[in-house]
Amino acid sequence: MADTGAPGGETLLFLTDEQLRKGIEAMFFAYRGFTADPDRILDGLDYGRAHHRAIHFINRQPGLTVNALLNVLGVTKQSLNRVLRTLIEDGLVESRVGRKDKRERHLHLTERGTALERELSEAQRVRMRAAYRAAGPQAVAGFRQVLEAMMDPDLRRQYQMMGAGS
Amino acid sequence: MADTGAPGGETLLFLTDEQLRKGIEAMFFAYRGFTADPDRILDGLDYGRAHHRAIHFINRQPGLTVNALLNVLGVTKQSLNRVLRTLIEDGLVESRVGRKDKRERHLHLTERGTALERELSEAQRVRMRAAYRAAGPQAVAGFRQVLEAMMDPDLRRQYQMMGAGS
DNA sequence: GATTTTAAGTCAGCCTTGTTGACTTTCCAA
DNA sequence: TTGGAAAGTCAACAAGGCTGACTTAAAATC
Repeated sequence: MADTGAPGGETLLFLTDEQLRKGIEAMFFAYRGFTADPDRILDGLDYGRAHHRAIHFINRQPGLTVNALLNVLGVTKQSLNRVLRTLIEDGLVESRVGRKDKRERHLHLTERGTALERELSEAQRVRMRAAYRAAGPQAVAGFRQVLEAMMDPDLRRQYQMMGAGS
Repeated sequence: MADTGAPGGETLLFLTDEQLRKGIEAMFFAYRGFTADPDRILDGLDYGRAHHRAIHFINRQPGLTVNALLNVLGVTKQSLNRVLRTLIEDGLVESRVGRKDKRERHLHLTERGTALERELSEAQRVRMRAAYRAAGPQAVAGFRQVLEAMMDPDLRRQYQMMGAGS
């Protein structure tokens, strides 16, 4: 109702509260699906979602420091440390003292860590691939556009920088 | 590389592992933004994300039963009960005995509950609206398509049914 | 009418993953 | 040599998941 006076003359029906609410609920339900497959795998092992996230980003940027990982994940060092310690103890992650700056620890996946990463991310990719294929390339472009616009500016910068090396 | 032999002749570059990985990371970072604003509001009160979710869906479907809410949220009744109890004690949610089936409790938001719901969802909508506006209607359509395709079939059905009343 | 099933709620205890705060160790750099 | 940054550690706590066992009330079924 009261659709008059639209600036620019374009239809802005996609900005109604109803449409926004549908988008909010879509995010909620889709995120559940998004995490379901890796969660199932991690259930059997002694790990959780926090371990998955750490493994993902260590694989993504081998040699990144603990501090850098902290920033990407958005948790405290105490929280990350607990997770990281178990991964190191179990031989999935290696922590190497920095050569230039020996205070820093550079994180790498071991062979076993790489194997688990592959298993987890492949499970996640299977679902993404199916969703992408079902929706088509144009929809995927829109999907990525909206998600980027939803990020906090700091995280968006990090996200975009991570893709620069490809 | 090796782009030969694409079935159907269409370009399938949007299905590469690299593109899928970008999508996965986009979901991760965007979800952080998605929850950030309500989380900030809830921080001041004694509530958390679980309370927000309960309030959201009670507002969405006034009078729904505890069991129905359980299914939507995908948690155990013990977990939901803890959250629900505080909301009822604090006078944000009302639990009415069913008229037809007196075993059932039908959940409604009180005035105060409605007020909090509005505050939370408006904060979330502000961000969504900005993202939608920045990306444009076509991108939004794609965004919704991909998210729907990512959901588990059961949840997708629930999601679609919830929109039927509008 | 008696029995079984269902919806809801409760109690106890556990786990993961987040938080603060205080403190130590290491080591670079001014 | 001293200050500060990076990392790690210990303790304590909270939210919000989980399982299991149990009660109550009411509906459904036999």
